[in-house]
Amino acid sequence: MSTTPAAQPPAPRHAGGMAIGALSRRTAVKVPTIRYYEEIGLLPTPPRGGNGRRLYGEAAVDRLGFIRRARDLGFGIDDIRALLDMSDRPGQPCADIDRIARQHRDAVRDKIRQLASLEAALTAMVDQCGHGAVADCQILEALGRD
Amino acid sequence: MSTTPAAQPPAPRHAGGMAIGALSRRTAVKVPTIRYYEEIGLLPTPPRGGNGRRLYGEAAVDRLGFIRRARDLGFGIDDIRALLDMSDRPGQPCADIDRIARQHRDAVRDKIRQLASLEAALTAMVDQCGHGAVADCQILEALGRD
DNA sequence: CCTACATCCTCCAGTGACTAGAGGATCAAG
DNA sequence: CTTGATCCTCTAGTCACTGGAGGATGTAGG
Repeated sequence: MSTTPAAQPPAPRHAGGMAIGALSRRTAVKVPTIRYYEEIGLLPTPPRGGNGRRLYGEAAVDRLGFIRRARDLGFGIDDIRALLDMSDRPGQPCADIDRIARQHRDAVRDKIRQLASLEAALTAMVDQCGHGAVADCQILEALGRD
Repeated sequence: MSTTPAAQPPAPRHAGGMAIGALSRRTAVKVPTIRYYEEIGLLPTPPRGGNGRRLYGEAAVDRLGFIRRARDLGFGIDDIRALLDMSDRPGQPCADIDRIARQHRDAVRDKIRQLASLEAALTAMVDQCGHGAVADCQILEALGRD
């Protein structure tokens, strides 16, 4: 759009942005995973250099870092997609964000409850093991009972 | 092997065994799942009736019930395969069985620990939500921070 | 200038433990 | 005889990646 085509500085060192490997190192997200996120639309398709390689800027570092932290907290891809969409509309009320976080927390709580009763059952099994022959194993016995 | 080919009773009601649907109802394992277990070698290939349909006996009910209970406790397929193999050798000591159960219990404990700290983080996020605009959302803020 | 070696590209296949559907054959009951 | 349930095989989809093949570049050292 500018009518001054010659005024650009001659491509400073970081102008084109970083390659996918550098982005990977900065965010601790593996290279194939970054390409996967692009494929499923979590990351925008980046510009390419003359060699066809992807070039990323700081915005990509922020967005990918956001995704990684949300994944670390166990959010699913669809949830993250929704969170990112909402963060692109800063004027909206944040009720939906709160809802997603609450739902996820509740799901985590449920999972903890399930696993706790599982752990109790497994501990009971292990404690009853007589360390004898397989024929007398209480663990197999417990699994074999209706 | 018998030299008395005519002495068999004329196929009593339960002689051929039950169909896959009946086995499914008895064990609460879905039909496609049973076929899947057969495919991956967890269940032996059953005999077929003249119509090509699978026929199961009580042994299949027991084995499949064992598998289902172990799956409910979160054991992976490979663990279950090992447990079944061991239960077929009743003379061996049951140390390996104990080891598998202990490993699994420890893995469950680890998972609980991870999820508990996750829940704490999510609860902190939810509690800090100001219920205002997306621009001020503490949840997004928390996810956006390095 | 040449040679390694790293990094990048695309495409395809595999993971775990199923689940779902197509398309067709057979069975049991009314 | 018709209807609806059940069975068969085969293929493909789920989730969130991960790994490899095979080939094209880029960068550093000699």
